[in-house]
Amino acid sequence: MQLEEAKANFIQEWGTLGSKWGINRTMAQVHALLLISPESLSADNIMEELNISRGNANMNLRALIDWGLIRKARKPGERKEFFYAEKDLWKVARQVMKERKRRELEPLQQVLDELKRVEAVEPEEIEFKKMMMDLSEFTNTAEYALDRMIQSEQKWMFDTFIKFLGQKNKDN
Amino acid sequence: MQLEEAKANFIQEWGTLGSKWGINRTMAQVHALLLISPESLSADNIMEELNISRGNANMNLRALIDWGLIRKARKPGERKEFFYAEKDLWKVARQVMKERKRRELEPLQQVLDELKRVEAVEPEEIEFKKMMMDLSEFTNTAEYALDRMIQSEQKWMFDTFIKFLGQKNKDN
DNA sequence: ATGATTTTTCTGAAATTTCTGAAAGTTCAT
DNA sequence: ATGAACTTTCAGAAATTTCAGAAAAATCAT
Repeated sequence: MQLEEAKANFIQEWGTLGSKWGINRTMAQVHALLLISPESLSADNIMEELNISRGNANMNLRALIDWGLIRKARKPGERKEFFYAEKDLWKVARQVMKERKRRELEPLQQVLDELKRVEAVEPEEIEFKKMMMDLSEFTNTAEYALDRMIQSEQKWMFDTFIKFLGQKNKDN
Repeated sequence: MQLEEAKANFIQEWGTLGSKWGINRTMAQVHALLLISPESLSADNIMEELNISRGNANMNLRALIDWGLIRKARKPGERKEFFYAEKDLWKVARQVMKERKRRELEPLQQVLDELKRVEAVEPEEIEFKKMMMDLSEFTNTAEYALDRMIQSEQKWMFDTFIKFLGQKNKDN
């Protein structure tokens, strides 16, 4: 397979994957393109490579910066802005966890804290309240686990986690 | 807050969260409704509660069954089918991991295995190949970790994981 | 301060996804 | 075998998301 074909395939695949995770397809494609570029790219480069408009490119570059997945750079002598992606995938993973936690988990927890205050007398009320409390416990544990993963600096995080579970599961 | 209001809020919130994760909003709402119902519900119940059409209800119920998140039940004497959700949230989480792994991670790995075979001489080719190999390593580790989590039967999974990380991180 | 260059915003259009409702299909008691 | 009860399918409609392109704003060299 030639490089150009391989690049196109990867960009397409990453875009598809993104959309399955609620991420705008173009945003994921821009990210893919920057992940595989040795040099940082300008908005014009990206527009050309992906055949998208200036407005679209700008919007998605902005969103990627907002997610902390890419950064702006200036090239000496150039007036344009250039963009490059964080390429350490463990950092990328941690950054995504961090953002999703902030944007989704924390607001959910607030809502659950409200909802679990419902008065519970009827079976339906009791069931509802119990589920809210279970969810609350679940999200709290998940939050704590995420915090640990986000803080951890090493890629061995998962490796050791796996080894650990391997041992513990013998007790079952 | 009254139960009816609380239920509506929860269903709405779960739907919104779902759509941020690439899950059809109505599908998430049907799931939410079943999560908080002490009794199993018929398609008609669900249509009425959520104000959706029969076709829509049917489609999303099937999808939820397909994801392994709800099941059919028959009530004695009744001809209709009834539906109920798995309510153990740790089981739900594991089931979602299992399905996303199968549907998304495994296909990605296949693609990466192809792409990392690209010939690498030019800097751009070398960068590309390196990223494909990094991604491949990353997804393999993730797959292994997921398998462990999916197999694990206990909710203490995360708790102990956390404790473990807490210790290890002191070495940094 | 000026104007050339680049970035950002915004609106209507296009594309995609989701939904409805009716028709077709299935199941089951008789 | 029939038909009532229920489920599934599907084509067109509706809703939502994404996008292009032009206009506005910002930036920078002079």
